[in-house]
Amino acid sequence: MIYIDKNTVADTLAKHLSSITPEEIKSYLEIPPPEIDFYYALPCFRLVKTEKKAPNDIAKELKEKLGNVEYLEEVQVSGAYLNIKVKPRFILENIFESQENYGKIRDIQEKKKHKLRIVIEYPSPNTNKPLHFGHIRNMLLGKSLSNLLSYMGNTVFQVNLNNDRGIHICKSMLAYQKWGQDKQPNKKSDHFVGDYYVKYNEMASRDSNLEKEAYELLRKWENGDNETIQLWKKMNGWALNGHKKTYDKLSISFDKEYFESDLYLKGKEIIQNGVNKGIFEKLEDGAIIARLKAKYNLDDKILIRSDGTSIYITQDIFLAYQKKKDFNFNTSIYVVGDEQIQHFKWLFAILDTLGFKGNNYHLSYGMINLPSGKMKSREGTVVDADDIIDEVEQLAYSEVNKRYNELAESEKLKRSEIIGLAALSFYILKYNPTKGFIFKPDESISFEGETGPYIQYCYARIESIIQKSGIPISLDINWELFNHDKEKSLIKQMIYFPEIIKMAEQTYNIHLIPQYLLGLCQTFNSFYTSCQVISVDKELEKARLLLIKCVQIIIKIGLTILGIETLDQM
RNA sequence: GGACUUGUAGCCAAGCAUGGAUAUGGCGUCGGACUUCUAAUCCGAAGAUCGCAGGUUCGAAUCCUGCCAAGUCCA
Repeated sequence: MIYIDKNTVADTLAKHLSSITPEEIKSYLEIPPPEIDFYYALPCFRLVKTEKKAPNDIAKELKEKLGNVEYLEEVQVSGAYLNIKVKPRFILENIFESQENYGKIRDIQEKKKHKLRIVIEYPSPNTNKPLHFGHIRNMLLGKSLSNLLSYMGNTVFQVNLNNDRGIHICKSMLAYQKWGQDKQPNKKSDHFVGDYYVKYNEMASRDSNLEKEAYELLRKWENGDNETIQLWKKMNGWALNGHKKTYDKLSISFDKEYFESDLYLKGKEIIQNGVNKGIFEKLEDGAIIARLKAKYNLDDKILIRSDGTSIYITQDIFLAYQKKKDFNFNTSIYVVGDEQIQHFKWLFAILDTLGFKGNNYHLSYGMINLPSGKMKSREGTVVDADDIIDEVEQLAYSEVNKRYNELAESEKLKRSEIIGLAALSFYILKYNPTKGFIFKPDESISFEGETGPYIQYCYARIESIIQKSGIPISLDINWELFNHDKEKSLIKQMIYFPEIIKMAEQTYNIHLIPQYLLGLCQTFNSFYTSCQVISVDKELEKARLLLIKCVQIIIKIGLTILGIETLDQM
């Protein structure tokens, strides 16, 4: 099998352009607009300086120099553009032979072992309340990025930092102490804990003494008061167990879980070493500060207060070293909302001044708001993760029920779970994560248009045709039969898939994958209505079966990375 | 006061890293397509001063500068 992609094309072109590298050619190559039936285009404007000719002439001469290339179907000059089309055979062979490995085919061909050890931290919740919609975005990003990086051959470690101590925890504890009457959870246990957090805030708005009491509880906790610790353990257990159920629902598991209660006093030693080496500065009042203005254009950051207590960032510095020790990573990714951008700039700058080895990356994402404004957990105006999952599944159930009323109940439930989660996941992952958005419960989750079920439907349609045909799929077809515009568009789309995956891996831009799948499936559905696969012309049927099988292979790879399951029927 | 992010049709987005062919989709609206492989689909129509103003360039949604608006963070 000869592997043909953008790099191959660039290499071929570079042989005829002495003054320019294949890498540069590759960066110049672009995808022509849809109405142009070519796969790659080289705009020759930018070669004018090195070739010292008019762009149109460069294109013309390049076409002549190329002559006949084995894997190229056609080369066309259009003004200053050199348009290139690859023979369909090479593309479909690449897909069909490599199957689920098609997305990383170049790495495999080149036997690349670029394997990195990557730690990815998410969703790092507080343990005084259930997970909410923001955590869903976080978890889906963290999970799919982990899948993508693993798929591409990296060793990925998923870790979670539980924020299980502090004043917010004590507030829930105080409310339970006062009004809980030693009750056991009568609902999902993290929701049960969360109710007391809401209760606290409700009561505290009327009684200002409560805050003092909460801080008193925090002081007791810090002093290791037995009764307080027991209560803390009990309520944290409920919260963590509840969270675990939500993780399970989304197929999320961790290689290691960290707890703030183990870390919050640590890190001072690292800071002190930094002072000794002259990296940080001790102020007159005893506080320790990192000067970051000159090198990083950041405000100076206090690391240890004048009373000797540490602040939040100190434990993060410690945890960075701890993770390094635990996993010996090359890259450490933090999936955390964009409100903490500043925090991570400081953290990474400080680690850099300390000579910390390893790349750090903050994968930030915009907040999800409600039409009524910000979600406020203290007021209980949040969309709980569990509730939204239930809701999409119920919605999916009614859609399944509408179509297949006679189906066994268990099958209906299975399908509605897969379809509901697909709708939710795809809705979140198709957008560029930097943008925040407003979630409108009634309108946002849909099963039509640019959605997860739309992609799944495509997959199921293909499966249905393959089953109905019954002809074994092979590469032994008549390659001259792909003449229809819709067939050509499909083949054109498919050659880009490995580039997209590679780009997503390098930039951590997961949304490239849903966006790509939408385009592919739109093309497929258009093909579907104008081209019949099952036919009296068995040669044509064989050719088209191979074509749609290749589409199906790509959909499967893409959805699997996104953590979305496929269905053979829907 | 400082820093960062966002601004693309009525609504939601893609494209911006690396400037390139008529700015790409979806929702909604209007009109059409199920005796034909699954209509969770498809086809067509209407709908855009790409926030505003300059600049760089043969060429700017994309790069630079200033401004406006929304959001976030820091003191």
